[in-house]
Amino acid sequence: MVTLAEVAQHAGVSASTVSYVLSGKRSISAGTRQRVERSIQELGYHPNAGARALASSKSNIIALMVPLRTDMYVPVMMEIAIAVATTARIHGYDVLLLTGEEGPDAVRRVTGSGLADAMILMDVELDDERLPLLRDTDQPSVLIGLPADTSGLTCVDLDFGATGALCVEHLAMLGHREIAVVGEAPAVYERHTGFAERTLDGLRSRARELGLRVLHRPCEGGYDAMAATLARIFDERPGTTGFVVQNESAVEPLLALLRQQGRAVPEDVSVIAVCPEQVALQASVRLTSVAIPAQEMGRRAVEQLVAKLDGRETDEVVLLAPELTVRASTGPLTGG
Amino acid sequence: MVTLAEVAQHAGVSASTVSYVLSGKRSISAGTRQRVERSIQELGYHPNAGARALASSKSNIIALMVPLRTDMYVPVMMEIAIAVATTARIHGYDVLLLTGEEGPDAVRRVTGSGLADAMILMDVELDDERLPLLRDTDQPSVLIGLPADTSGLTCVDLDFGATGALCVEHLAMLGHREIAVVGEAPAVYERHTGFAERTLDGLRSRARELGLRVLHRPCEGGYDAMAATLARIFDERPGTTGFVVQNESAVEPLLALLRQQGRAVPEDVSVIAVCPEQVALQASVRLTSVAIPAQEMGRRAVEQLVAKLDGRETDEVVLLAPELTVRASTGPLTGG
DNA sequence: ACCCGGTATCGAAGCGCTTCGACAACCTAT
DNA sequence: ATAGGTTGTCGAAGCGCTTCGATACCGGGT
Repeated sequence: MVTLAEVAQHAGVSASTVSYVLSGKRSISAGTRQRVERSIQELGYHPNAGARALASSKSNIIALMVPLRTDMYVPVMMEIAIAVATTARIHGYDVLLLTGEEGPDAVRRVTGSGLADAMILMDVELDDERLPLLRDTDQPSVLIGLPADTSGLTCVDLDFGATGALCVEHLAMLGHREIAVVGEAPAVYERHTGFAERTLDGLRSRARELGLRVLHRPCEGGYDAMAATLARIFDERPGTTGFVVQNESAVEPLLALLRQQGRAVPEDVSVIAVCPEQVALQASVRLTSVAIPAQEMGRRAVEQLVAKLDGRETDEVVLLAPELTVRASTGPLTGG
Repeated sequence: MVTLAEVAQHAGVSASTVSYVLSGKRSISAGTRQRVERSIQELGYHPNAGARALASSKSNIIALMVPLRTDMYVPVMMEIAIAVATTARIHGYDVLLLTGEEGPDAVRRVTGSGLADAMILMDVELDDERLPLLRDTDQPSVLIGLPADTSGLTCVDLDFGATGALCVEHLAMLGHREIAVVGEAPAVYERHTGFAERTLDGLRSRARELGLRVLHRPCEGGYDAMAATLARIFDERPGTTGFVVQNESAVEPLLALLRQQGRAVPEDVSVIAVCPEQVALQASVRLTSVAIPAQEMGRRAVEQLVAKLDGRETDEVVLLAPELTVRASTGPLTGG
């Protein structure tokens, strides 16, 4: 294992000079710099992370807490995680992967031990028990998701309220008057993760303004659950012609069931999904959808965090504007 | 930030004593131990990770390299990653998340800087360019996946050869004679990730022994791609009655297409999927499947790695035995 | 010739921890 | 009573780096 001192000796300079070449914190003459850089190359030197962290009180590591549950939106989570890792590398940070399992203790452990310089939390609940700790510590953090009280926190999320509104507007424009919302599993609502409720609220209030009727039904993923949910929906509101689906694993079953019941998409009923692009593109009908910009969310979260670490000012809440892409699953209500 | 020295002073002992209480590497009297532990509690002490790493040359971090591509088996990857993180914590390690993006450089960086004590690589290609580096360094590593040459490496994977054989045996037993294999996207084969080929090899050789005909077609995920693939299959082998699908995102489209063509599952054709349990359970037909034991793979990888770090002997290759679960998508060939 | 402000480099201290050798204090076994 | 072995604790060195003066050198103004 090559050390700074060895590089210094090889280049015929002092250790501190090598350090300054590396960090650029003091000016170094071109000649010296080149000699040092050549020595680094030749010896294959890599700074020791532990020593660096100890001396500088900076680990250059960002902790990412992902939910332990793998029951929902897994591809989204993964995409966010990968975007976080990739963006962090660009800014010179590595990413430590923590699972939600440890809960608040993980926050204490990481802040206490100086393992990471900052953290990103995913799957934030409305009244998350980790939030007081974050407010207390001076370690920067960014949430992906929106808790009830954002004061003193920095959050990045899709504007789910606007997402809901957007869906309902599109359907209204096409002439639909009765909308069914196929939501996430009941557990998601009980957990108060926020995004599901926010979508619903945005959707409902816009629907009220536009005079549409909305029926919301949570739904576990899968074919059987969707079948039961769909039956209940048509039972209660036979006139339903528009569907908004916010549950990846209910999308394909819904399409299959509608087909089976002889309801054509989009001639008889329209379907909008709130899901990643890939799901919308791979479904048996190319879906009109509002994309969940997972990559963008991960990227923005890191950028906010790096800004904080650099002492720059950051926004309190970054809400990404939803975009609706019209594809083959929605169309005008023809006749009656 | 509380330090060891402060704890020592508070407890009225020397710093080294506190260190030994923490590590248990020397005997400490019960009284002293309790006093120190109380001080640690009261002051809320957490050892500084950097200092510890520097002094002990151990970071207690495991690096996990996940593929950058999010085009395949994402839930499997995520589940593995989470299992790795969870299991690592149990053994006192944290997990550093690296993306495949940096490639071999990441290996150099991590081993060189002492950022991590060991690494786990996912998505290993048959002739992966990172392997020479791993063989060269004395840093322990475990691969999830199976390269062409495993000498000097430790690998954990599902026994995909046996998986293929198992599928064909089940279909043969039910009386099927013509089998179609719907494989991964062509890109996966071109990349030589191994598992796809191994499944196919196992399947083919068992089919030969049992006298079945096999037709293999790679398939991009999604409805349209599956439709094209299916058309080609029935065109070439109209007598096909058994399907083996090794591509999550082709499963549901296949079922929908068969239904649409009036072929009943399992009365007319049988379908076996190689996929995570959840996919098999949520499909529109409950699928007979061979599960991909993602959690088990992550867990075993960490356990192998920890064994290595502890200086214990490890297996070179851990192949998990596949298990076929019979559900509603396969049945005996009725009549002809 | 002299002082001045830059610029380039060095030396030393110190970050918080682990670990080794030393050393008391005690307990047997002679 | 004394040598020899345990057991529990301490002090100091050192891990590899950053960073803060200090120093030496240079050219320009007077």
